[in-house]
Amino acid sequence: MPYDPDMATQTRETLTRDRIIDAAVAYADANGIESLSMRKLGATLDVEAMSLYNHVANKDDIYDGMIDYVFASIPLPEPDGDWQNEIRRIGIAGMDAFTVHPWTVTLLMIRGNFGPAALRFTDRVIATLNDAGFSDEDAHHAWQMLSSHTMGYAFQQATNPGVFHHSESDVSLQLSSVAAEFPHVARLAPLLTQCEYGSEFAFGLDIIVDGLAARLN
Amino acid sequence: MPYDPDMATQTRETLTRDRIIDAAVAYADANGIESLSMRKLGATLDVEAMSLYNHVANKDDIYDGMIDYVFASIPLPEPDGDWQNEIRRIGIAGMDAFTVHPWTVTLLMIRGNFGPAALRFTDRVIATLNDAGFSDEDAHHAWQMLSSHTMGYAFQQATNPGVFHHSESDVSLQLSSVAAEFPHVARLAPLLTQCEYGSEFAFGLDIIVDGLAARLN
DNA sequence: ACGTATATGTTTACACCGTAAGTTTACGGT
DNA sequence: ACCGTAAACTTACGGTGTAAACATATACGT
Repeated sequence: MPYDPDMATQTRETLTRDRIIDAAVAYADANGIESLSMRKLGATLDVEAMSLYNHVANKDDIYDGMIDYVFASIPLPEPDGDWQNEIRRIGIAGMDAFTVHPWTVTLLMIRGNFGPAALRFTDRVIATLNDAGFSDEDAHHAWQMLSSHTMGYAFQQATNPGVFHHSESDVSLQLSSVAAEFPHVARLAPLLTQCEYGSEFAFGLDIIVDGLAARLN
Repeated sequence: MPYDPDMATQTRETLTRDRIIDAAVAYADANGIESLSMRKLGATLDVEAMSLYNHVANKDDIYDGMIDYVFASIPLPEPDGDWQNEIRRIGIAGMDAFTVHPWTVTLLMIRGNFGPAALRFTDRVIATLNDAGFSDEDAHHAWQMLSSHTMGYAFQQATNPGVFHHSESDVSLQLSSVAAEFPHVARLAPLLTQCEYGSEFAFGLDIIVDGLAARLN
């Protein structure tokens, strides 16, 4: 109880901001971001909550680190001269990262997204658009559109799985009342709940890239 | 202190789920959703926190009510036979509502969005798409795209204002280091931070509607 | 070799949160 | 007059982020 020296720096390796953020990512992947607390995160590292503050400013700092962890994990394709292809591949790579770590969108809502890896990612996209011939203003429009589409899809992906499973028992009851009053929603319900987000996202991405290309001239 | 009968049901009107949700909306509009607590919400109604539970299941129930409040506030246009116009007007009306109540996106992330008013809104959009000739599957794709774009824009609108104002003091320092390492982001920073979301959103909406129309044949 | 500063952990404490449980008051119907 | 019920209040519990004080173990200047 008083303090066990064997437990200190010999047997277990010392804490690090990176180790903390890795553990936070793993915890959020497994248990959801809303369940993450300093005490629980400390427990996964065999450490008290307050020890984390030696390496991290506060919980928001952990959030920022987690966001940048995700952006750093997005592979950027080699430039190949075809900007439409590049934009599509970057978009899909980003979407993949958001799919692996669904809590990212929630964090972005709370914290914004301008850590170094996020800036690097953004810079790459805007550079590609500029090289393609977009003016600064048009590149800005395109960026907003692409990120909206990506965030929106990730947003729905993170949200939708539970839509019709809130209570899990009155699903059929809820569905039948829906069917009576909102027939179109009811008819599309199977599609809305159990769809393949990968192809959906790519479908929309194609439309956007085509539309942007048409306005390039 | 013990209990003032004059304060009971005579002078002040009795609590109601609707009154609670109205107050919650007003509070979130004024102070932000993250600051809303049962105790503070009770205080704005001159009531203790626990009294709210006589009319509301729990805090999530209040969240659900707030979400549906926003969807109910979206005016739906009269059908005029031009589905592209209708979709654009519905999209802009939805975006307007999200702009007035920026916390809506945050709540949708936590709670999903299938209260009665949200279902009515969704049903209207899908009906319009069906009448325009879209198959169920294509209508579903179009719905996903439109809602992604709308949610994504609302998301960024709710997020962005604070991007470069996190510490407010080292903005210039942050910007200069950004300029060195991420020149494209730095060049577009003014556009990214102080843009007109209304026209941006409509710009993207046009591209999407055009792209959907092109695939209708 | 010996203080001493620094780094890194622990412990305690505080204000706040959502809400379960129990209590008090006032109103409407008998 | 009484009594059930609705709707308020009070208290209490376990959880949260984190400030402050404390303990120990390592690194370094002498």
